[in-house]
Amino acid sequence: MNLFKYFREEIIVALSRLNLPDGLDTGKVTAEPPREEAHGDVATNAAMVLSKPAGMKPRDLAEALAAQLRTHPAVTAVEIAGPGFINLRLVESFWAERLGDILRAGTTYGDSDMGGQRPINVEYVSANPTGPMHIGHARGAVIGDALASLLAKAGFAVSREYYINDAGAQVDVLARSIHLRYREALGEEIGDIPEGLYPGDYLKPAGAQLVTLHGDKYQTAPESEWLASFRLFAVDAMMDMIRDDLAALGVKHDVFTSERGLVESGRVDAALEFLAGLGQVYEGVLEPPKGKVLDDWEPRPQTLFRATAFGDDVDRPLKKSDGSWTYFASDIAYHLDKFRRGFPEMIDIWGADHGGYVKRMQAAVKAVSEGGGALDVKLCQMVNLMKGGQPFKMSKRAGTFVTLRDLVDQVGKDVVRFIMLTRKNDAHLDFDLDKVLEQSRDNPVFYVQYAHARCHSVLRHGVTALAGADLSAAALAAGPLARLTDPAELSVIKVLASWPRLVESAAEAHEPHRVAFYLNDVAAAFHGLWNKGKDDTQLRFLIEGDAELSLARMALVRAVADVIASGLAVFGVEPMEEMR
RNA sequence: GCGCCCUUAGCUCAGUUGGAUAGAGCAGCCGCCUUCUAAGCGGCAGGUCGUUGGUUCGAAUCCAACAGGGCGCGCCA
Repeated sequence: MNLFKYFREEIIVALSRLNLPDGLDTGKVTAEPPREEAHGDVATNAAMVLSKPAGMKPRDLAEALAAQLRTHPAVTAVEIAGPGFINLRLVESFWAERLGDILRAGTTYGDSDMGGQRPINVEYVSANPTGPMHIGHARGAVIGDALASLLAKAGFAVSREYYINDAGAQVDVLARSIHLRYREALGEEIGDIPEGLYPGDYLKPAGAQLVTLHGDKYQTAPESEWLASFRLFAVDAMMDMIRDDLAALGVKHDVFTSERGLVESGRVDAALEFLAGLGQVYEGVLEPPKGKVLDDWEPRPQTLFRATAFGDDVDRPLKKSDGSWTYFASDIAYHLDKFRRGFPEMIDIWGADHGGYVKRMQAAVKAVSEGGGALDVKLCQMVNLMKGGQPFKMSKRAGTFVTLRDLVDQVGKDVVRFIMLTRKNDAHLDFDLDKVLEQSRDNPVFYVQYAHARCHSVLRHGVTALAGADLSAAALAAGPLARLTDPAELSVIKVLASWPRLVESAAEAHEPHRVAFYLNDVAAAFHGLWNKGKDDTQLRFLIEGDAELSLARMALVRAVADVIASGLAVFGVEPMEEMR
């Protein structure tokens, strides 16, 4: 239950009982947590946004609405404040009920039906199949994966997809690079890897495998005899490696789509024919880009997409001079494919260096879906690797790692995942190899995990202290929750009870990082309550001689653990029950 | 030259889709362990929300212009 959504509905009901003009637009009415806790639990702007259309002074409208709201059984006080805010204070039993909700739901707390199981497509990673994944890929992978989980939690039917760019010139380069490794595996002295080929050692095993498959059959054969089959083999080998890397990071996809597959099955031709049928393809000559010197610029006719008709700055080429499709053309086909598979809503996660590509892709989606589809692109900024507060220079020669796999091996997948989500996608992120393993307040992974572990520590003590008591979630939910009356306890419950709202707003904004900040808030609230027990022994969780109160507090502690676990589940991070 | 992103405390960053007196952490200063993990907590101090206009009951948030930083700019993906 998103309690703010609930009270917004209640406010609109209350409004309908007032003598207001018919057809009043209540779309701008909000019910939100007030910034200041002292202002109450729920604040609404209704009187301010409706005063003009209702032809009333904000104050008068507020008085009338407040009178209605005072009759709500969960409302204990209504105040009018500032320019016309109405602040609601809720009865304590309302919060006890929310605590019960949490315990009954466990880690499914926060699940929402906001999405109504509407399909939504999230494409992420889509790293070129030419080598192992690097740190930069990891951020997009984690953001995409967590966003997909978040949307699923918010009630969308999510498809997680990976687009394999296996059709361009780069995979020919890959095939040639592997051919060289193949010759090397046959005993040839290959010397330095020539400029323009992929030098990485990771290609050696593939070369060796090709020897077991083919012997020396292609050692001196002309490229035309082996290129296609080596390319296929190489892409498969690289995708196996990437899938392993993704698995190490705990990232999963439902659908892998091959660009080459789209091209060879004629779906790119078909898509572009379709686009042409809509009148959005023409032969034309582009102006040279201004302000940028291109020495080899020659005006020439090209096959262009009329992207300017859909908000782009210039029309975009679809064919290369050799007649083959550009990457953009096959990407159009891929997005049309997604749309036709039933995804009017699509999200792509890209690196920030592809920012210049966003408008044209959105234009293409608009065109090809004939206005029925929408694409949101989340751009991921760079990750700066740090160590001990200093930039960490990666160097293969020095043996300092470069790959995602090495990073995961060094700090663990959960740490990588959590840290990648502690910043907005479009902000630079410092990833400090030392700090992320520190057990301190400024390491958010630790801080949140520690709160969860602390909860479990208390629960373990509760098992002993309350020997014989049933500490299952169901029993705790049915327990004497009304005993939780201290403001410090209630404020923790209030933080927990705001989780459903946070899930919905983060999902709506496509911003999984908000979950990280929320978890930090939950952890802080819990650590704070814990320490209050140091000053005031009456606030400790286990109170000797008052089993009832202790049970109620066990319920609160378990609910904190549940909500943290619920949030970490969105991130694909395992909650820890002990920190040792 | 054009487009997109960014600019909030000394540092790193949030800011609930336009709300009330702009918030955290770190660094600094002052406190809190005979106690369920002090691996933590509380307090003090710290601000022209890049600048200037505009929109309205109300702007860090929306619009315009400008400044600074980043990314990109016809057949790479």
